[in-house]
Amino acid sequence: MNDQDGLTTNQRSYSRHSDCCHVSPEIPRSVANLLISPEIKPFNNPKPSPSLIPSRLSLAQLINATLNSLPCFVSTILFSPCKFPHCLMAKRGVGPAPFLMKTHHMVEAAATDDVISWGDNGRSFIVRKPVEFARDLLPVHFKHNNFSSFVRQLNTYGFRKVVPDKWEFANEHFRKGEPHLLGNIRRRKIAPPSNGKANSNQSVLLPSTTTTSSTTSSPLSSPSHELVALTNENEQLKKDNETLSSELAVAKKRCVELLGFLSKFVDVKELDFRILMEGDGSSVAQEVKEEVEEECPDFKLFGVRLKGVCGKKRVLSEDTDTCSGVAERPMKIGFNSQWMGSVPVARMQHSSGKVCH
Amino acid sequence: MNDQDGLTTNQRSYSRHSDCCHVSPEIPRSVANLLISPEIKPFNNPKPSPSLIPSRLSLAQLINATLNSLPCFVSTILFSPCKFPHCLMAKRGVGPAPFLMKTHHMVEAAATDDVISWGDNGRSFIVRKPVEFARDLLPVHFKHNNFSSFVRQLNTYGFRKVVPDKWEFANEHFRKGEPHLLGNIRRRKIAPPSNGKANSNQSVLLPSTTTTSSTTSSPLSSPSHELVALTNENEQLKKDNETLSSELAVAKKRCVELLGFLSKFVDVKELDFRILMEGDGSSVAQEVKEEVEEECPDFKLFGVRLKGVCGKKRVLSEDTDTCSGVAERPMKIGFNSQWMGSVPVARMQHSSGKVCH
Amino acid sequence: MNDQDGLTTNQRSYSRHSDCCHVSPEIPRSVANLLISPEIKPFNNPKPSPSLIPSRLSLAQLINATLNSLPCFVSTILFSPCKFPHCLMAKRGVGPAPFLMKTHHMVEAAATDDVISWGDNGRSFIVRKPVEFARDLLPVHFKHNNFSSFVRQLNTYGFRKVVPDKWEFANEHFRKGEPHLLGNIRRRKIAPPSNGKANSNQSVLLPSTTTTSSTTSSPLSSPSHELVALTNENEQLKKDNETLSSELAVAKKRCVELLGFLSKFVDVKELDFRILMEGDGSSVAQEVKEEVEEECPDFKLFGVRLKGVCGKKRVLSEDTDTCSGVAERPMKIGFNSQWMGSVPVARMQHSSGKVCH
DNA sequence: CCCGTTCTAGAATATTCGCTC
DNA sequence: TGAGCGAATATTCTAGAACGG
Repeated sequence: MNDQDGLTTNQRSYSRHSDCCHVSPEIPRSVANLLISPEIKPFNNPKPSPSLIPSRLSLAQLINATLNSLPCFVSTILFSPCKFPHCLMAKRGVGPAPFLMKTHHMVEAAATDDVISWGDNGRSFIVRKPVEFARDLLPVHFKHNNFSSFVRQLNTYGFRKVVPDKWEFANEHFRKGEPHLLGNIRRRKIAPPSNGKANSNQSVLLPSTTTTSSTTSSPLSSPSHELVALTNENEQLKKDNETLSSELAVAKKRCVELLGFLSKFVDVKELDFRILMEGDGSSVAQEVKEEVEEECPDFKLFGVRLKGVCGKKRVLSEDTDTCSGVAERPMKIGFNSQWMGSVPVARMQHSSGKVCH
Repeated sequence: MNDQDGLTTNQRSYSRHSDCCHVSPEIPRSVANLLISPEIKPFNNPKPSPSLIPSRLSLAQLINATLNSLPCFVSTILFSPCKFPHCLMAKRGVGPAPFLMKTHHMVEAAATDDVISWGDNGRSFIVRKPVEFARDLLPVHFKHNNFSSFVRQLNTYGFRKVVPDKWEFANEHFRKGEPHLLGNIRRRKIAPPSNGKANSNQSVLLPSTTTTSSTTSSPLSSPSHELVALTNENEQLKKDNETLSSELAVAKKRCVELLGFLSKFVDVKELDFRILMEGDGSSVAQEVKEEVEEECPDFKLFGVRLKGVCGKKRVLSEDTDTCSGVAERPMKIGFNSQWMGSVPVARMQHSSGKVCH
Repeated sequence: MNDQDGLTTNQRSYSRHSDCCHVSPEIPRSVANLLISPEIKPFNNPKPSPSLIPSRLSLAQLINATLNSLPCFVSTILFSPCKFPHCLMAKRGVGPAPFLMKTHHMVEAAATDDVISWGDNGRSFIVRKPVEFARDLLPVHFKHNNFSSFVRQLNTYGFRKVVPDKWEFANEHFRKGEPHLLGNIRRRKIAPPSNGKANSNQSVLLPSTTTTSSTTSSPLSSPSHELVALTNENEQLKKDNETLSSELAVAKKRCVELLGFLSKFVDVKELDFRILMEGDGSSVAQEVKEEVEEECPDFKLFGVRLKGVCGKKRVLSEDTDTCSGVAERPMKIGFNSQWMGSVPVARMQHSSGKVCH
């Protein structure tokens, strides 16, 4: 029914950055740029000089360099905005509030730095031209053009005015270049939502009431009940965390193993990735498979070309050989050092067995 | 404060439409068209794709611009205080809810009777052209153009759809020519029944407990606030855990896929799996291995045995073997078993299940 | 928008389209235009006002009439059984829900891409012209022309609106070119008992837990004490979550790097990335779990079913991708887009440095 | 019983208004 | 005095519930 479309353009263009495509903190800025700023898209991005890569590991550097040297179209795909449901769903309930992302985006936008921009240290932002901001910028992102409404939202999300006589606001987790921190910012809740849901108004009605629980003395009103609920919840959370920790430990290990494994076959140059296609193609519906076949007409096995496989991979044996071969160290070392070294996971693993049940 | 004032000007110009001075019913259709019809848009797109519209409120802005460019007498008419008494007090807390007055006004407007008008008996109203209504009329009065949002408001105020297959709504106190009845209509409260749960009970809690504790909590003294803060915190934690679970699942799958991919090019048999297997799943490996062999003696893919083809599968003597299995499978299996098999992750998704099941 | 008047009779006559023989994607553009484009309408109005359409479903009637007047060979093509496998089993109980298949089909149809089409990555779809969609397309496939009903169905099947101000929906198993995944989408159940409100899971998990305070806190000690305990516990949980998030971020990064590394040795240019990108997906843990448990119940290795793995390849369409995950999606570069793009992890990283110190 | 359609409600965020410290 | 907040309304997206096929 309604075309609500209208405004999407702007939104779309930035929503992917602010919503979901930021990069993990550890990623070098150069790579990060590839990921998050569409303006700098991989296409135009000149290969960053090595010096820009801050990572500690030579291997990591190599990888980054590799990434940077990828063909544009590959980079495009690799760094295309996340379309994953959970990423996209970063709208409701999952990710940072839209307000935060929009605001962060506005502040980041270089084109409007004369109107709104980061403070000196990147830990606050300044609305330099409130009138223009309200008139031109606000309605682009929000359904109003009231500066005061914007400020109200800021307060709702815990921002504070940091400099008198200046529209400069700050929030601990609102920082330049770190949209991922926005998730730490939580909207202030209205009232006691937690317990029953059904009880909001009463508390209001009896502010004076210190005692006695809610007016009606509901059966469940006792604090102990709430505490119990909270406690149970905490228990569950704790278990969840343990589980997550365990799972994560496994994941790490897997990756480490994978790396170790890979390092044995470093010389994979001969691989024909068309083989890759098979796997994919096969999984895809009929038509798709055909496409695959078209591209890889020669060999087919289960929709996959054996010829290619054989031709290339007769090599399996070779690789194997390589396996024990060299090259392994570098990689493993690089990665292991980081992953294995991390303590926390182990710390939380109260019961690993529980994890894999 | 500073120039929040500066904005006032704009605000006023904007708010007058939405608040009170929207297009009065008496305005000739031709003028109304100037204001609301899409044709006035600068975009040549007859029906501009939303994506083409640069800013969300561009239409509103455009309307304002249009209004400002109108001849004085027209503007005078348009912006003169609404003749409708109930319109004059379209302010919060003073009279009936703005929504009711706006809606009543819209329905009364004779100029738009082809779009929205009273029912036969004046005790209901009919949206005869939902598309035009949403596109042209709604944004003039409200900050949106979604018919569904309008309907939601109607329901909130107790309106009911009275005729199937027709957008006809009725409310006992919503009648033609009787705006004064609108005051009887009450917005539905959030907390439905108010059966009293425990909410205000917190007041019971010892005020002394100031712990303040939770990170986020504001320096609010009462324990109730603490409970609220804790509850909020727990909610956030729960969400975090869900997120982590999801992410972890993705990570696992990725690694599995990567392994599967790799296994196509490598004979993993000869790998020293002690490196890979360190620690985890080895314990389970034993039995599973047998299952593997039993169930999948010949590995077939699209009817062809990969095992034979690749000549890999032959040995499954140990866990390692299990892991190494066929070209692709082996490793994956090993990994899959662990990652995929772990339940906990799913277990924790309190809300996610709700979402996607 | 939609005149929703009743023409049930007509409905039946065109139901054949709605069930299976709707415009297949392969239909030549010219023919497709005949069916759906407004040009076929007798009204010369380039943008026909809905009110001009004599009867509510007149368009559907028109479509039928048009179809019937087509040359035989065209009709043959149009009404020949849909080539899409999922279309053939568009019957209750046989395959995915009819709604899913119809919707998938609609989105796939190239002829209507201006109205409804896939999102950028083929993991979401966008209704670009809601009005036209509801008026022209919906009645062809369904027994109504209400956009809201369509949305309701989407939600029932777990779709989410992914971009504000845009009618873009996504479901993890609703992907371009992969109709076979539709089987993974389950209609939401009616919510059986649901006594407790927000805290369902816990009661289940901890039936015995009557008590209250879990682990640490004493049940009835003063509320303040409990609050303190809970607060501490929450603090710890929060830290744990932060740690987990950081770790997971590292893990993701590692995988990305690994992928980049791999690409260094591979000629990825020839890859059809669309294929690779399409499928990956399972971003959410739950589904992964479900897939594992539901789809691959039989064989287990380390808790994973090997059977699925073995049988896998021939049926990529099924559990394969999920369960075994193998090679199909592996390199799907989609990878990055997912991981890197996901917000949540970063969101929780209060201090990543803390993690890896 | 499942699925589809309709109508209404829940829940979270967003916007406005007014008050208070 | 104005920065921040409570509270009401508004907007969005999703879910509940009734009913028919």
